[in-house]
Amino acid sequence: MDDELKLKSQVCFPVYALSREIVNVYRPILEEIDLTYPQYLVMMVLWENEPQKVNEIGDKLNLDNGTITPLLKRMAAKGLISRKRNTKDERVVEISLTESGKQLQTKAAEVPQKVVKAMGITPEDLMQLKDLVVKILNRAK
Amino acid sequence: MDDELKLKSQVCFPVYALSREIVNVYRPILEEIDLTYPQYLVMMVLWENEPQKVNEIGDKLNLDNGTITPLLKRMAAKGLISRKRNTKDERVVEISLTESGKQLQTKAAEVPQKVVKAMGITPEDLMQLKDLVVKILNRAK
DNA sequence: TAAAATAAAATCGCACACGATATAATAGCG
DNA sequence: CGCTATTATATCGTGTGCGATTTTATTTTA
Repeated sequence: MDDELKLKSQVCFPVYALSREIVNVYRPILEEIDLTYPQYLVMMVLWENEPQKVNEIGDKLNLDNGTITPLLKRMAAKGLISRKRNTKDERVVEISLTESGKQLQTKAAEVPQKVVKAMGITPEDLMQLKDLVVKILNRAK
Repeated sequence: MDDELKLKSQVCFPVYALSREIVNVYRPILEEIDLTYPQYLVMMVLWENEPQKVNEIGDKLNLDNGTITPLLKRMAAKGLISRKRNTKDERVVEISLTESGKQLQTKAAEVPQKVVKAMGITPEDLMQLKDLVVKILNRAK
């Protein structure tokens, strides 16, 4: 059989597997603060700067609006964020944090350390991985 | 704001983004042979060795049976694979390739080159990425 | 300025992904 | 030998992801 068609020789499969593994590591840790991984990413984007438009958030996370719209709606239903139409341009929806969403940041502060610990890998490997992945991501787009 | 809670300083987000980017690169290429990325992975597992039990396939792809069972059913509905209960042990379902599934391998032979080309990255970077990711994956589990 | 083009969100349909639970069959053990 | 534990799949519910289409609002252009 063509070696190229073997799972072991594929690069893409390990990346796909690692990505799911990462989400699985986050799951129990984020469950304690009632967030999923994509929801946590949205919160990080908003903790950094707010309000932001729906598409600004989607662009930062590389998420299509078929994904981001229902994601934000679930987060609004949980009371983490609020959605307001921009009065100047009625097409735009501005996403802000609620008081509850702001307060969650304190609890979330422990997440990164917990994740590194749960993954059981060295910060050096993590940094090397990040640099390489970012390099490839930039070239791939 | 705590630097650790910034998207840019997170390692996990680039991996998650790259994984989705990879699937997006595969999508149009696999569309030509009417496969999704997870379906393509299953085919690779079966082209290498056949028949295999449901869980053998799931273990190789790190997929839960809540994922793998419906995935295999969709593939059976497409006529790519067949599902037979093992007569010795009626709990086991053996997955085999149909004639159509076997023949697909020829068409799939071009997929790896097409993907490398579409991603626009060097084989060296790819290999380096793979080694690093595999190393981390092994430690993380 | 009215019609066409564009832009921002939302909606729809389908395919994962996974935890939790259910179901059925076999294995193991007293 | 029957009863319990285990094993292999299947099922269910929820939450992504994404392409395609739709809706509404704004901008451009003839």
